[in-house]
Amino acid sequence: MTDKTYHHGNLAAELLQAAERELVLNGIEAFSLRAVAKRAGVSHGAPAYHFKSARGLLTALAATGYERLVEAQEARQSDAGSAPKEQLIAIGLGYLDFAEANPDLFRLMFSSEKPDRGDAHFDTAAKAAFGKLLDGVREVLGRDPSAHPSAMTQVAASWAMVHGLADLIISGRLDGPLALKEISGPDREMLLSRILLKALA
Amino acid sequence: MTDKTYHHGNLAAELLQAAERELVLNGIEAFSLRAVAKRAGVSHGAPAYHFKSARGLLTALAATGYERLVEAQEARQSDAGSAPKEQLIAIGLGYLDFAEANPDLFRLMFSSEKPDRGDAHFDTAAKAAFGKLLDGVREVLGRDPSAHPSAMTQVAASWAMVHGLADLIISGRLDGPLALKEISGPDREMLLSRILLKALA
DNA sequence: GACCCATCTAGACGCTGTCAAGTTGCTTCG
DNA sequence: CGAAGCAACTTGACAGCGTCTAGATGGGTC
Repeated sequence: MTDKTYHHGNLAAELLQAAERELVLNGIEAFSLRAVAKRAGVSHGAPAYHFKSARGLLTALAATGYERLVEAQEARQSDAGSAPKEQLIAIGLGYLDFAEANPDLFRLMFSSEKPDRGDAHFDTAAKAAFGKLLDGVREVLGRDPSAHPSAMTQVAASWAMVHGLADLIISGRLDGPLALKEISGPDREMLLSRILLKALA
Repeated sequence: MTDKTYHHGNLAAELLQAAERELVLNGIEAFSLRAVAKRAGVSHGAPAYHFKSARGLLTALAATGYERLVEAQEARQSDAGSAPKEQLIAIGLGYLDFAEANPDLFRLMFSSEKPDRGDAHFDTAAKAAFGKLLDGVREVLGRDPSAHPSAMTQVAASWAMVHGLADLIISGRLDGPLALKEISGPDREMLLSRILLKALA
């Protein structure tokens, strides 16, 4: 891959890939645009041509994150039963899967001010991810949250629970209380599902 | 105040104050140690003497954050009824109060890798804040979460809910769905309490 | 075969955090 | 009472950062 046509190439895609690798290695706070350029084998000024600034690159990266978040959720959904509540739990577990697999990207998407939330790509991708949760709650309640405030309150509660759980897990704050690192497989799934269920009901 | 004894002074405290002001004005990602020094009226190298690095200063600031978090919770508790469940809700609402009043500090404390979590002051302050939640759940369940895994699961669920709600609120992500900015006073309190109650039960 | 323009390079700018060395002036002790 | 010592701060240097501007490069098109 990376068949260097020397001058032209798919540099934009390679830069995104390099940026994510840097994010994983150095964390979001030590992220450096010049390090990304070096990793991609181009000059330090090259990224500015495709993404106009560091902010632009991180915005694009975050946008792809939302798309992959939805993919993680759909993977869980296809493994789950068809009952609405099972599907909603699957959406929540997919959210957790994504956060645990990509903690820094997750932070970039949700807890950073570096991405430009006004960016069109970012916005549509983020809205699509939110829509996934909306659909899940609608199927459970049998009402469209967009039209029923009480159902929307349920969406907020579900989101808060799954999001808070994800954030606490990736920051290691439940390692002590729950010893979450020492359990795995079905036990772990059961524990997380049980917590999620308290709010997704 | 700031009675400059010219040479000696309470620079450490003033730097913390200046740092928080900078945090509020510029956000955590544009935080600059030199700007803090300038705001405090000292040279750019001065902070290093009291806090050995930028990380050290932010760690100290975050530690005071946890202490103020507990104060916000206790303020809510003294305004609430004495029933265990009311007290637990108050602890949650205090958590939200603090996050909304100090969003950047909240982010620094919970969603940043800049503070050194191994620092003694930070650790004890953070543990004290966690203890507040622990106490609240113990009173509701009548069992010590430290000794009963199922009660600790309840602590995790409560924390996840209130933390996730706080994070979504300060990032403005519930503004659209809940129109949270357009309601206030008792209506708002009721709505938030109702969401919290789904998990603190 | 020459031009054009998307793509990338190279250098300069002011900013950043950190470090080492020097200065200041209170305090304490001979 | 004066000198010495030391905590508290200043100053300057350094490498690395993001961004901007000007220039080089070379494939595609007429």
